Amino acid sequence: MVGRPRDEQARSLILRRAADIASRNGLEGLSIGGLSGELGLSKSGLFGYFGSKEELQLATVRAAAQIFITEVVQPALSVPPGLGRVWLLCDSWLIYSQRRVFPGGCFFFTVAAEFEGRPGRVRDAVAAASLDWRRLVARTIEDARQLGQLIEGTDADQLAFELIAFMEAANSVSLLHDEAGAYQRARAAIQARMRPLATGHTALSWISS
Amino acid sequence: MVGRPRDEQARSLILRRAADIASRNGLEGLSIGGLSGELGLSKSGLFGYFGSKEELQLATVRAAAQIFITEVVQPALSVPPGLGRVWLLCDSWLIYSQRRVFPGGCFFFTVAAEFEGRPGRVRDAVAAASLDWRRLVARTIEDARQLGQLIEGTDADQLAFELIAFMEAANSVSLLHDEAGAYQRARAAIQARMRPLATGHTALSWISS
DNA sequence: CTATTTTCCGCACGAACGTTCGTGCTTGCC
DNA sequence: GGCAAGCACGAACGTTCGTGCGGAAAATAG
Repeated sequence: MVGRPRDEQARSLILRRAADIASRNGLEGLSIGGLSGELGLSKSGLFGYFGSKEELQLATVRAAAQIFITEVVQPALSVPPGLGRVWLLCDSWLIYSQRRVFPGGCFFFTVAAEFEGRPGRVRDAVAAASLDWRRLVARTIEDARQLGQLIEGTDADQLAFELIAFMEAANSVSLLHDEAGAYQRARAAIQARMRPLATGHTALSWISS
Repeated sequence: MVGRPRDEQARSLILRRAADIASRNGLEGLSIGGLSGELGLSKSGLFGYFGSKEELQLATVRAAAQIFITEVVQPALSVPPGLGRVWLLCDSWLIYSQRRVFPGGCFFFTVAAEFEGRPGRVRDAVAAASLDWRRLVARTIEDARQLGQLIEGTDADQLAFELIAFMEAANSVSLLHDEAGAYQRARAAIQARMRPLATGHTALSWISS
């Protein structure tokens, strides 16, 4: 009845490598022949895992999202809601970018810039992931506000927009001019932006080392 | 001695269209066959203008830089140095992005993200253009400071980093989620960032309509 | 006018692309 | 042990990529 099962471990390895390549060359620059060559398996063998290039691209986006969650989101969830979590979310992102978890910097920054101009399912997946991230940051800020750790008038969406802007700028500058100081710039910008919004009794405690 | 002259007007038209395509699909997504087809001339005819794809890419970057200067830099130079010029520089950039002077948003944002991961002459050209822009913004801020319109401790490079971060984030968000409000977000962020730095007698005058 | 020079086109090349096909080989079921 | 299911492979498909070549059209020089 049933023949050989698909090697799920190999599939993970393929997608990990695919995400690495895409973070450098984009999801269009990712080629089935090149990827299979690097991994030492046949072109059609790898192709069989996905059935089409578009499906490979979509699977790569999902795999990268998983890594992103592990690397950025989960560390931040290890501390209680509030300003501390907001800061840790930003700092985890900067560390994730700076450590080059993907060799081309943040995977989603690269592919978002690549697909923002065209239509299609891949673009939709990337846009959805990006929106999830923006909402998570905004929600985390809003939680801190409702806990009384941010002054009342704080606009969570606006603040999220600005913090993400700093992070992505650091990613971009550090890659393009390999200027590691960009990450310190971003950290300074984030702290300077948040400091005047913090209510008195939390003013000194939310920043970790 | 001399035969038929190269049609310089055609060359400009080619590069204008090339920049449009590259702003959407990147400089690698730009293909000689596709470009020549759209313009109604032969592949080898277009090829003859540049001699190689890399040269076409470099020429496209130069042409896009010229458009960027006309569209963003020159409007800002029409007002005297100071905070007014800093603001106009930012606002011109946002208008340039928002008006879709290039259909894929800011040309340099797209190609910078595309090439930040790899080596080569095109990457160097893009990085140089990006650096020129960052230096121009920082320099314009520094001029305002030396004119006494910004408080003494202002770090021009840091401020330039932050303002550019806001602009690029607006470009990216508006394209990916076609959310036009991103530009208002950026304007609000820029003004909020600069307001506390302005010295008293210039506090109300630097923002135009 | 002819002669010369350079552009521009049609055509073809080799390489790489995504994709399909047919063939063994590995696996689980009877 | 034999059978059938299905994965991985090599080879080839048609298309598109960037790039070279030869000849026709065109514009200047004499």
